[in-house]
Amino acid sequence: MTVSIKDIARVAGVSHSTVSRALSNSSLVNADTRDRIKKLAAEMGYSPHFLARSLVMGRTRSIGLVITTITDPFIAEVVQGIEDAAQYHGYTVVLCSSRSESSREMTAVDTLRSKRVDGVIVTSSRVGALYLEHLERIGVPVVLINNHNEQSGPYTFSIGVDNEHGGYIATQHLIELGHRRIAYITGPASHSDDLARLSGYRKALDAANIPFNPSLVLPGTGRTGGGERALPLLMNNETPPTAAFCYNDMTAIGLMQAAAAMNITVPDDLAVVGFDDIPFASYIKPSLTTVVQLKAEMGLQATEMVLDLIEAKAENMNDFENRFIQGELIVRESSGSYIKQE
Amino acid sequence: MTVSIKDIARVAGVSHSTVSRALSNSSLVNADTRDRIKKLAAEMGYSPHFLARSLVMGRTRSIGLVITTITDPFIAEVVQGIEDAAQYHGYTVVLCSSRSESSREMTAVDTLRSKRVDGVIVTSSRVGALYLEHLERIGVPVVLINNHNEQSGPYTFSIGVDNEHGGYIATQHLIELGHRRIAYITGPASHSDDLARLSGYRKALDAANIPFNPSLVLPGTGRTGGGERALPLLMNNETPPTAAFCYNDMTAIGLMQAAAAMNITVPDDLAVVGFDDIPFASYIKPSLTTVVQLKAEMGLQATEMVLDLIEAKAENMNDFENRFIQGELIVRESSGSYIKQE
DNA sequence: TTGTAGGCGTTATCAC
DNA sequence: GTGATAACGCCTACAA
Repeated sequence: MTVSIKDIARVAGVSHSTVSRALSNSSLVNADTRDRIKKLAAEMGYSPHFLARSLVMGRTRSIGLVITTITDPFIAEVVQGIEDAAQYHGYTVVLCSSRSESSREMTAVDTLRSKRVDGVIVTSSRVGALYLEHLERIGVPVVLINNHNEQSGPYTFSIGVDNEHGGYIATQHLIELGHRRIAYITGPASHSDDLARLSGYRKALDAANIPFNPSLVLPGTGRTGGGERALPLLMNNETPPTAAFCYNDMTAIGLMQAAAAMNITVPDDLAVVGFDDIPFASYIKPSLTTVVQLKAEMGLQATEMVLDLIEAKAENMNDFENRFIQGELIVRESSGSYIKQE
Repeated sequence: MTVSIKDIARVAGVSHSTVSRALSNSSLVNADTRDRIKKLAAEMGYSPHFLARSLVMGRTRSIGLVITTITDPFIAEVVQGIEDAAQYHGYTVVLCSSRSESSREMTAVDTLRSKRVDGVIVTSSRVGALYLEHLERIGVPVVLINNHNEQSGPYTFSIGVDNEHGGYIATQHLIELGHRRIAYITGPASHSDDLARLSGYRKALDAANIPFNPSLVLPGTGRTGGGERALPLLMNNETPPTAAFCYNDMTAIGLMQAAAAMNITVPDDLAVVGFDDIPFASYIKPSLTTVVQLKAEMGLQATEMVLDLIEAKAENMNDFENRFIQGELIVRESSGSYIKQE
C-alpha cells in the first residue's frame, strides 16, 4: 500500500541504501542518481516513515506536553507559543491534558515515555513531588512552566513569570504618577507568587525612598471577595492610601466594585493596578491598568530550553538555569494620571 | 539504557517471545511465568516501546489534530473534548496549529502522514479543496469540524453545528414569548451558516403560522457594526418588529448598543437573541439570550467518529454520515418575559 | 559511489 | 507452552 524506500529502490534499479542516502541528501551518492531518486520518490508518493526512522535513530523529534486543560486561556496561549516554536524546529507536539486529576497526570507520563518523546514540557500549577519523580524517570529533559516546587533531577528546569519584576513595575508606575501611600492587597495566604509580587512592591518603594508601611498591606484571596473586603480596611487607615496594587485582576475588580458602592472614585480617589490582564480587564469601567504576562513568549522559551537540553543531553547541564520571564505594564484608566503631591 | 523485552528475557531465562506474550496477557503462556515476568518487568522499570510496536502492528494509536490556533476559545473547547475522548480510548493526540497559513497546513499534513497517525481531525473554518485533496492522500480517515466544503474522499466525513436547529429554537423562543414581528439580522453575505440559521428562523415562523416578511430580514456583517447599522433600518419599518434574532452575539451586541443610544429599551421595546454564547454574553447589560454550541461535545463526537472509521476501515463506510450537533438556548435578560398580544 | 548485512524493539508465524 | 525466526521500514557501518 504505502511505498517504502525498498519500493523506490526496486523501480530505480538501485539498492535501498542508495535510496536512503539520496533522500537524506547524503554526499555519498551521485548527484544525478540522487535527483533521479528524489523525483521518483515524489512521483511514487513516498512519505518517510518517521516511526521506523525514530526506531533506528533513537529520537522521535517530538515533545510531550502535559497541561491541566487547554480551556484555560492562559495555558492556551502558552501552548500556542510552544506549538509555534516546536513546529519551527521540526518537532511535533503530543498533547496530554490531565484536567488536574493525578491519575491522568501519571498515565500521561507513562504514555509519553512509551512514545519516546525527546523531552517534556509541563504546565500544571502544582506539580507534586511524587509526580515529579515519576516524570524524571522518563530520562528525558523536562521543563516545568510556572511550577512552585523545587526540582531535583539533572535534566529538569523550570521557567515562569517574573513576579517580583511585575510587582516592581506596577508599583513604580503608581509612584511615578505621584502616589506615596500605596497599598498592596495580597493573594491567597503566602503563596510564592504573592510573596514575590510583594517583594517587588517593596523594592519599588525602597528605590523611591518611600518607607514601607505594613498597615498598607492587606490580606486578599485572589478572588473578587478579597478585594471587596480589603477596601473598607484600606479606607479606615489613619492615612488612607491614594493607590492600591492588587495581587491580581480579580482582586482589583473586587476592590473597584466595593469602591463604586462606597462612592469612592477610581482613579481619582484611589488608583488601582492589577496583575494578569484577564480579557475582562479592558472591558470594565474604568478599564484596568495591569501587568501582562507574556504567555506565548513563555511557551516559546520553554520550548527553546527543552530543545537545547535535548541537544546538550548529558553534557554541560550547568550551562542551564531556571528562567523568569518579565511581564509588561499595560496602562489603562484605573491608575489615572499624574497627581500633585500634597 | 532503557530496558527492552530482550533484557527481561535474559534475566528471566526465557525467550523474548515469551516475554512479549506475557506482557500482552496472551493465553499462550503459563500463568506463573506470566506473573513472574510481569513482576520482573515492573522491577526493571520496563516501558513498552510504542514505536517498535506500531511499526510491526501498522497502527500508532494516535490521531492528528489540525487546528488554526488553540488561542481561539471555541477551538480550545473542541480540542478539550477531543483530548478527553482520545485519551479515554487509549489514543494520543498530535497537535498541529496552522495559524491559518496554508503552507503550515500543508506541512502539518505531511508531518502527520509521516508520523503515521491512524486518523485526522481538522478544525479550520475553511478547508480549501486543494488542501482537502492533500489531506485525503494520507489514506486514513478524516473528520472535518465545522467545514463548509463538499468532502469527496471515501474516508472523509464532517461534523458541525446544527445551524438550522439553532435558528429554529432561537426564533421559537421569541414566538413563545408572544412576539409576532420578529426580525433576523444576517451574518456575512450568504455564508452557509447564515443561510441555515435563516432557514431555521423561517421554519419556526411557519410552524407558528406567522407569515414570513422579507422586510424584516436585514443584512449584517457578523460584527458589531452590522448590528448597529441594522437597528435604524429595523425601526424605520412601517411596523417595527418587537424582537430580533441575530446571526451571532457580536451582531446582537452591536444592535443593543445602537438601541441604547436611541433610547430603545431591550428587552421591553425590542427583545434580542444572539448565537454563539461568547464569554462576554453573560456580562453585558442586559445579559444576552443566545444559542450555545456544545463544543466539547462536538470534539467528542468527532473523535468517536474517527475512531469508528479507523476500526471499520474500508468496510461498510456507508454506515457513516455527516453529523450535526444541536445547540441549546440559554435564556438570559435580553429576550425579556412574556408579552401580551396587541 | 554503491551494495550487503545488521540491528533498532516489537509482534506474529512457525515449529517443537 | 515455549523458542527460533522473520518481518515492519529505516539508517549505517563495512565491504566492494
